[in-house]
Amino acid sequence: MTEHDALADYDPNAFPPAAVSVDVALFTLRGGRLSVLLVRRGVAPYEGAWALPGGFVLPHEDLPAAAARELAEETGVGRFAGHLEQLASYGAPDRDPRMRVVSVAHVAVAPGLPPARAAGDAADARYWPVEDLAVDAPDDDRPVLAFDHATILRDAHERVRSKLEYTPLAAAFCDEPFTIADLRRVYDAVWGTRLDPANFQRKVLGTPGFVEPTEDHAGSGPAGGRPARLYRRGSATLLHPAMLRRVP
Amino acid sequence: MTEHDALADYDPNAFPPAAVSVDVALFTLRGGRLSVLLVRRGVAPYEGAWALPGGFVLPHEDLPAAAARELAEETGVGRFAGHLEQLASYGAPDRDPRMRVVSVAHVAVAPGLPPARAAGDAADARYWPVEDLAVDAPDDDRPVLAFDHATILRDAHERVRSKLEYTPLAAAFCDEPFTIADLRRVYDAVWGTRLDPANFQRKVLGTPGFVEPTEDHAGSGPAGGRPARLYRRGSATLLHPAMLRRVP
DNA sequence: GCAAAAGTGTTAGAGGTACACCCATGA
DNA sequence: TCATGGGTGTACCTCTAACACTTTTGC
Repeated sequence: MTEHDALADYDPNAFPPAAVSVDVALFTLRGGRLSVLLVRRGVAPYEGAWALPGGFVLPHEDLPAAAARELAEETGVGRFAGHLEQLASYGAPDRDPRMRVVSVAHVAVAPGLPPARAAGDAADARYWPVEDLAVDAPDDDRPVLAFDHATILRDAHERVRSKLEYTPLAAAFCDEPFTIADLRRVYDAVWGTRLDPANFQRKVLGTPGFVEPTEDHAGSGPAGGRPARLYRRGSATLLHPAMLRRVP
Repeated sequence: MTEHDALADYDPNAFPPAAVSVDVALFTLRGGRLSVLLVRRGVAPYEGAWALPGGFVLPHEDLPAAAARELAEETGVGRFAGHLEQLASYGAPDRDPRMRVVSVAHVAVAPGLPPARAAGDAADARYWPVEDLAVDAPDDDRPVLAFDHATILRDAHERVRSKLEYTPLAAAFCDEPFTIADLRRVYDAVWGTRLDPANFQRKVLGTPGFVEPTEDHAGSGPAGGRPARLYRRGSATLLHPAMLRRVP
């Protein structure tokens, strides 16, 4: 039986009720740490738990449009301008205790954003450092995540980690223009590494289309130092050669 | 607003009707060519067009279970035993002319299978070489694909191409036990390459967990030749180092 | 013996790591 | 002039492509 043949004798009122939603894991760098936007639920179920921002897909709305709309609502920005891509769909029959909900999860990346503000039924909204959410985080204040959002967040985190290797995604964390060191701090934050600045510099500049140089230089930091050249995002969508992550 | 808050005041009878389906791109090697299973539609819309096998997700069914069930129905096998993974979801509002359908597409890979048989409302079912389906295929007999299945198939093809690089997916195309040359023919068919047998041999055997040797040897081919050692799939899920595809 | 396919050896080059070293700025 | 961070030079290592060559079979 093909996907749509069953529709031929389908009675809309008898169709198993399923809802389609989008959830978004929005990553950014705050204070040098990889962080993700979460909202605290104000209603049951999982009242008081933290969740990825998301919501139902409107009748005539495309999936990426729904994700961008939810993000814009949550971040208070007029239009979400960062990187947005689909991650995967989560459809375990019991993932929502009330009804069948299939969620199309997305990953978003943006440079430093204004503090999140709670909206709608959310009791609170804030950025959480992802390492404070990991299962091995020692903090007893570690938030409880609603539904299967811990799974989604883990998958989203892994997607970002691996996409830094072979795409210029790291640049989506940086406001333009940015320095090579800004870019390196993204890799260090996401991978938990301390990449060699010298080799990193050569690798980035030796990868065509990763960054485009400008004529400007950044001011040197509070402790002095040579001013760094400023760059913009390049046109490449894939990195050749890749920024290989060390296998420990 | 979070994903589920809208449910608090949700009236099931008023909810925008959306259906969730699964579609599966099942790849296999037939006659040395990468091929995909398609079924010909026997009912409107797109009657007579070819489509990926698929169908609606049942009320208490997980997404991978739905995909495996559809595959088993289409291939006539009791239980689908090959590789199966989620690809992405496709939810453009107008992708189905009758109602809102969000399809969770999957990619499947299996060794040589029995000829497909039409079932349910399908008028026909067969394996198509993927190069005969490409947009630049010169053949006027190139089948018309229903819905957005040409897009799904293109994405699925690209997924398989890239997963050969860093996972042992190629072994899922081979009946066990298999030779290194069998594995190489998978790469050549999927990538359209002519990999060097000598270097390929070393790379596969030098990648821990890709294949496990057996004590047996295959009979030599019709034109003679030294009998090749036989192998089984290894335990690795990721290849280190990867089988790098040449960038032309 | 000859063709064919499996499998090994060898060399040259590309790309990565580590680390020494120079450059430009603030205090 | 010292500390700091940006940026370059260089030696060494690993991995790979290319291809010559050996091994083992069928005819």
